[in-house]
Amino acid sequence: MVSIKEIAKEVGVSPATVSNALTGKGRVSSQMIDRIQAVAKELGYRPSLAGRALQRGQTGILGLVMPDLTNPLFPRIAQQLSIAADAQGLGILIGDSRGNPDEQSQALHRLVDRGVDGLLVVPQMGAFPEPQPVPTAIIHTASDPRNSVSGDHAGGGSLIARHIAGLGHKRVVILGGDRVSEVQQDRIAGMVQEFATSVETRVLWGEDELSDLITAVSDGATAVMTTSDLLALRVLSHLTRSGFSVPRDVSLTGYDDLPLAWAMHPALTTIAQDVPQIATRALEIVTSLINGNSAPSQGEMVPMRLVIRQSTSKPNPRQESNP
Amino acid sequence: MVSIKEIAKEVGVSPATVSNALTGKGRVSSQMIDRIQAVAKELGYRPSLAGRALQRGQTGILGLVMPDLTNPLFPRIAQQLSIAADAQGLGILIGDSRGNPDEQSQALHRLVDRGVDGLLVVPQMGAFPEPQPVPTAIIHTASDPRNSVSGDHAGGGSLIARHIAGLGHKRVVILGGDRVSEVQQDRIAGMVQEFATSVETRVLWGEDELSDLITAVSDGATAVMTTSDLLALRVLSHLTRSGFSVPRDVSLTGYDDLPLAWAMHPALTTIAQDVPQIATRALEIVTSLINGNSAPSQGEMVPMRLVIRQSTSKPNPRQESNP
DNA sequence: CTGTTAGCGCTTTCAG
DNA sequence: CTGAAAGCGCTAACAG
Repeated sequence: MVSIKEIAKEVGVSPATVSNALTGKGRVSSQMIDRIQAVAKELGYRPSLAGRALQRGQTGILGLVMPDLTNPLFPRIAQQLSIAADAQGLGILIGDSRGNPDEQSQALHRLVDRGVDGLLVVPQMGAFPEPQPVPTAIIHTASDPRNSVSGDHAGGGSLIARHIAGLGHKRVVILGGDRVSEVQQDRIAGMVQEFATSVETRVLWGEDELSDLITAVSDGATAVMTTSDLLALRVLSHLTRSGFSVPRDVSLTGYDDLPLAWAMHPALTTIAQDVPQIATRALEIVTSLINGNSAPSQGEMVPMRLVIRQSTSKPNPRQESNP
Repeated sequence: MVSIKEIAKEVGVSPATVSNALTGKGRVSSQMIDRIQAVAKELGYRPSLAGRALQRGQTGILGLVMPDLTNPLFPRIAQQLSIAADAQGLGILIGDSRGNPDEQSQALHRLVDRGVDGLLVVPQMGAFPEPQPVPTAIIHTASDPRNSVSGDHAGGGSLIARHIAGLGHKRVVILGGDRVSEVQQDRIAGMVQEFATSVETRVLWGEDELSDLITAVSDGATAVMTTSDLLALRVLSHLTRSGFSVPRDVSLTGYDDLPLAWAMHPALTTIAQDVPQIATRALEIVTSLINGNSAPSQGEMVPMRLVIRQSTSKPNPRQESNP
């Protein structure tokens, strides 16, 4: 490993001057800078982040903690974050809370112990992370006041509900995956609120109530809305098995816009999060905090986008299948 | 930040002794160790990884580079790796090659510059990473001799082909996603080899040839095999649209065992990789290399597992739909 | 404009 | 068994 010292010796100046020349802190004649840079390149000098970290007390590393790395959004967030981060010379260290609050705080601790300069965390369902000694951005849901930035889950719910209402549906069933998830609650709240009294809605939760959902459709509901694309795919299976055709007999919507949404048939009408935007803002928040500025815009909400595909259409009149 | 020095002062010994006591390098009386540990805990001492890294020349951080963090396997690999890694006190820094060879080598460089002790890389399609100055484990495909550990893609192909052959299918169409992918080539090679001459096979590639696939099915193929679950979902869409029922008219298989495989209808027969095993082995290889030992078992192959669900069945005799 | 000195927190000889 | 000293690579403070 070629160090700043060797360059100094080679050029015949002091290490400090080399440092100054290389980091552009001024105070060095431009011809000296040139010479130093030349030698540095020639020797293949790479600054030691470890040395710098020790001196500056900053590692240039951010920690990313997600509830479950298996989360369908993780890849997209991680990708955007990693791109945005290394544009600023920052690295991303991953931590997995493994679907459990204890592990979440352990993951947080491990990262802090490693000396991360900041934290980006998508909280575990129902387990808000305790405050950490480094700047932290929380990516959660707008209804949580401690949130730093999030997609507008409720707004997305309204958006897609408006689409369904606009098609003329009067009876809809909403299926959530897990009651504990605030994100899903918000999505559903947005839908319900949008429908208000103009549309009759029934909310069901989880795999267990899938059969109730079929019953509800048999009883005349013309649209099924879910809180995730995967759930929608499940529903589609059951619907098909029970002889209902989508969207002819019943319209179906998802949420998230995963790759499977366009791969399935009929392609799924769903809501897309602007993940890059969310990731970028989260990063801006921590970096700003790290630089001692206050966070720009706490609790910011990034709008969702409605993606209309083939799984939704106007309701068709249907004869009752129950007496 | 409480340092080793403060503990030393508090206890009335030298920093060196504290270090020895805390890192268990022996050479310290056990009662002294107890006292030091007590004080350390009381003061809330956390060792500075930066200081240690500088001194030891090791950061305790591994770099993980994937071709595209959006890759469906990324979450599972990242998760397993992160769990296995921090069991050993190692951290995982992510790098994204963004689907392009140039970015791949840049990502590698960035991580090396950051001082990672080792690298885990899933190579970009058609772009094998140049050798790096730190121990590296390549997670690729067994047919590549530079590979360190991989799922047995060809073996998985054989496995699922055997299942199809066993059901009695005589004419099958195989659909790959991207010709450039060696992984997909291997999967298909495994299938083709297993069928040998006993089953008539036709290999198609990409979204463009989906219509040919339908034609082939119309012409009498009774099974469609794909190199990924997502592709299988696509195929299912087209098949259904063209009036074919799965598995009645035609059997369908995927590869990867993504969540969507069981969510779709009919649930997909597919091949599951033992991702934890692969991740663990990859980690063992780099850590072993880091510790100066040679890699245990280069080029290891982790067996795949056949997951039989409802998308495959015996072929049904069918009348030709073409004259 | 440049150099010297000092020290970030830790470990590792080498003496005591 | 314990301590003193040196140094990992870098930068900030203060001379010159």
